[in-house]
Amino acid sequence: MPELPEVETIVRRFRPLLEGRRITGFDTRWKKQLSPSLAAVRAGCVGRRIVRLARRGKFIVFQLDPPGCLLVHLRMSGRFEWGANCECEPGHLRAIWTFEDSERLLFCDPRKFGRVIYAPDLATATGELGVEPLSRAFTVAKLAALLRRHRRRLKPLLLDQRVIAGLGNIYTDEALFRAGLHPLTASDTLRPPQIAALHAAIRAVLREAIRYQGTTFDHAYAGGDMQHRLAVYGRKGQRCPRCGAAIRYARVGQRGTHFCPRCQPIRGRRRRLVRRGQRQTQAGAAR
DNA sequence: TGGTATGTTCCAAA
DNA sequence: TTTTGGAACATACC
Repeated sequence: MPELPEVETIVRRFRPLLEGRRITGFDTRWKKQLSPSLAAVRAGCVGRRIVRLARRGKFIVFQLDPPGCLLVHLRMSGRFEWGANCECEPGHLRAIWTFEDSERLLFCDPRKFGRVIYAPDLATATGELGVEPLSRAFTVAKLAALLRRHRRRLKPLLLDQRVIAGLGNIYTDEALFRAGLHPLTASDTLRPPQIAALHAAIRAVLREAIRYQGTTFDHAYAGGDMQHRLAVYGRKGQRCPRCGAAIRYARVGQRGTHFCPRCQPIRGRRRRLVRRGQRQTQAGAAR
């Protein structure tokens, strides 16, 4: 469910509750979510104090003392709750942390896609992750280099967490709309003004979404207001707020993709990539 | 019943 | 080697 802005909002909400607290117990109802093992997670967090709650990409990061690192990924349906009882179905409760003052942190996750990971340090756990899009390291030049390094369609490239960490399906569609770029555009064909526009669009949409505390969808994530400010995501068939054309919906890399056919025209080498994609789809259907 | 879903990872094919 | 599609993970909702 959550992308960078939602995870950032959750981290800010839980930071005052968690920082400084010492973990006295950890229990799970779903061992498969734990990495590398229940024993490792329990040994890694019980008895340690949370010195800092942070975010890296879509991971919630508990920095511990004595030094260690606990990472939680909410994936599609995970959420945190604070207190004795969870608001979710009791059967959806997957993990419980208890603290020295008997307070509890609950991890609810109906679809069981979420993950709880222990690692000795952050670098070990997140070494594969790409650049933080709101960090100083994410410059126009950096984005230009990332786009040139591959010859991929923009949408799957932006969703790849090894390239940029934190973008998901909603904000990728919104950033491409703001930049006026078609999702199928080949990444190595963008010209400098388009790269600058994409860079600005990514940062602007993420900052705005954080300001509005993310996008409320269903039970998975509540409290955000960004859903009222989305231009294309989830608006198939509705009018583009910029030009009035009907918003289109297509599958790109197995993900539902929303775009304005007039504001996001196809240019460059996309034709070749589109044809290649169609051939592969036909081959898959024949199999 | 079937299609879809804010995410990631594996495999096979091109 | 790089890129892509499909399936898988497991559940809820329309």
